Formats: sequence, C-alpha cells, structure tokens
Amino acid sequence: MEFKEAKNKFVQTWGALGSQWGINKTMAKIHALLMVSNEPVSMEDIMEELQISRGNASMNLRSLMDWGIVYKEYKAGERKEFFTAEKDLDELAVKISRERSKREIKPTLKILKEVSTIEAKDSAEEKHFVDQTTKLYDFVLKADNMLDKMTEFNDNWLGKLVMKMMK
Amino acid sequence: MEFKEAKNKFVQTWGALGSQWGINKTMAKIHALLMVSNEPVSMEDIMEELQISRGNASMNLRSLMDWGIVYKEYKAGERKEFFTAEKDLDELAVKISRERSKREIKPTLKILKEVSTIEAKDSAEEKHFVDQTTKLYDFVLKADNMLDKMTEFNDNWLGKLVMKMMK
DNA sequence: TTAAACTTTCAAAAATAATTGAAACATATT
DNA sequence: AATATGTTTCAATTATTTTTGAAAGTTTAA
Repeated sequence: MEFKEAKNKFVQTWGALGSQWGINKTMAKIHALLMVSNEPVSMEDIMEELQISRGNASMNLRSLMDWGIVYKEYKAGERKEFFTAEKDLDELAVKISRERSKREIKPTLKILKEVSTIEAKDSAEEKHFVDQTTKLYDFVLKADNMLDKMTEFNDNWLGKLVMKMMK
Repeated sequence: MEFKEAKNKFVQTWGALGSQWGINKTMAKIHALLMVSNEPVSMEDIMEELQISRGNASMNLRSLMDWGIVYKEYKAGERKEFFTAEKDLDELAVKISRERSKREIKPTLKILKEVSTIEAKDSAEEKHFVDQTTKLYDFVLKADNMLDKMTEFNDNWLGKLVMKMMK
C-alpha cells in the first residue's frame, strides 16, 4: 500500500467510526486528516482533499474547535487561516472525555436524580422503578468519576499498575 | 413528580442518550422501558407505551437481543412472547463493552495496523503519518484492553482500589 | 473608502436513517 | 387440514441529519 492510499483509508475509517458514535462523519474525517498532517492545513486544502463545500468545512471546523481538539493557526505573511489537530493522544482523550461528560453524562445524571427521587407508593412496580433508577444513578456517577480520574492520572503509578494487571 | 411522568421522562432521556451514541433512539427507549419494568413486557405493551409500529418493535427487539442485553421469555399458558432487559448494571456494562469492542474497535485496529505499516519514504510527511498512526494503534489497543479488564475485574480488589482513589 | 481575500451563516436541497404496515411466515389449537 | 394467534420481513414512506452554495459578514491593505 502506498502513502496516498493509506492516508485515504485512515481518513475514511476514522470518519466511519466517528459516525458510529455521536460525531458526524465529516467532522471525524477532518479531524483524522489534521491528525496525520505534519503541518497546518488550510480550509482550501481540506475542501479539496475531502471533496466538501466551504460551508461544510467551516461549520465542522467550528465544532472541532468547540470540542477543543482542533486549533486555528495563523502563518506569518499569509492571510488565510490554517488548522491543526491536538496530536497528543492522552490530551485528546482527556478533552473528549471531559466534553462528553459535560454534554451528555452530567445532564443525564440530573434527570436520573430527579426521577429516582419520586415518592414511591407501595406498588411493586413503583418500588422497582425507584430502585433501578437509583442504581443507575450510582452507576453512571461512578463510571463518570472513574473516567475522569483515569484520564487525569494518565501517566502515574496507578495507570502503570493497571497496565501491569493487563499482562 | 408522579410515577407515570417520571417513567416517561426516564424513557425519553435514555432514548436521547442512546441516539447520541451509535444506538438508535427507539432501541434505547425499549431498553429503558424494560429496565424499569419489574416483570416481562409483551410486544403489544411496548408498542402501546412507546407508540410505535409492530415492525419497528420487532426489529429493535431483535437488535437488543443480538446485543445480548434483552431476553425473550415465555409465560406458561400464554402464546405471546415477553421480553426482559438485563438489569444487573455491571453485567450490562460488560456486554455493551464487549459488543462495541467486537463491532468497532477490533475492525479499527485492523485498519490502523495496515496503514501504520506502510513503508515510509523519507519525506517528513510520510514519516509523520506512520508515526502518528502507530501511536494511535498502540493507544486504541491499550484503551481496549483496559476497558476489557476493567469490566472483567468488576468487583474485585482492583476495582475497589480504583474506587478508593476517587475519594 | 474601496476593493480584495477570506470566513461564516443559513435556507433550500440532498443524502441517510428510521418507521410503517401489510404480506409472508410460524406455530399452536380445534 | 383449516383456523387462530402471533412474529418477521422488507419495499415504500416519512423523518432526521447533513451538505451545499450563494449572500452577508469580516478583516486587511492600498
């Protein structure tokens, strides 16, 4: 396989993966493209490489910057804007994790708290509902904290210990 | 808030969450409904509660069973089929985690391996590509294993240790 | 202040994904 | 074997999401 083919394959694969999670395909592709580029890329080049419109490129770059995983750069002398992706993977994971927590997990926890604290009458049905949603609340909270700590303590002894556990 | 309202709120919320990840909204709603039901639910009831068609219910129940998080049950004397959800959350997490790994992470790893092992010419561009995709391969592999072990060793000392770390 | 270079916005169009409903398929009952 | 009860499939429809492209907006420079 030669370089151009490999690059394309990578970008398409990352795009498909993104769409399987909540991220749109083009957004993921742009991110992929930037991750494997060794220097800042202009909007023109992104449009050209991915065959997308200016509006599309602009909107998805905006989203990526909102997520904090793509940065705008200015080259001296050049009028155009250039873009780079966060390339440090640990840092990337932290940012994605934080963002998803903020956008999805926290609001969900709020609702779970609400619905799990209704006054349960004595029907088995209602008791089960309260019981199950309470467990869910605890579980989601635990998982959220865990993810948070895991990304935070990336390179330290705990991380290494966990690594060792994996043989 | 009264029971019916709380139940509905929970189902809608869980549905929205699902659609934000790769799972379709109705599928997530059915799962939510079953999780908070204290006894098996018939397809009729699911259709009624979620206001969806028979075909839709059937197809999404099939998917949920493929994921291994919903089971079919037969009630003695009844001709109809009933459905229940996996209610143990640790078990649920393990199954979802395994399934996503199989469906998404493993295929991605395969591609990453492929593209990261092209013969890099000496251009900085190609070197960076190989370097970055190799790092990505290692990272994804590490994350996949970690998730696997984490779910596997759920209740044991490692889990508890990690919990303690979180204060 | 005008023009040139570039970016953003957003309504309309296109693409994609989910849903319906009725026919085909199963299985149990009479 | 015929009927009744229930489930699955899938082509057509409907809903949702993404993309386009041109007008409006911004910034820099002459």
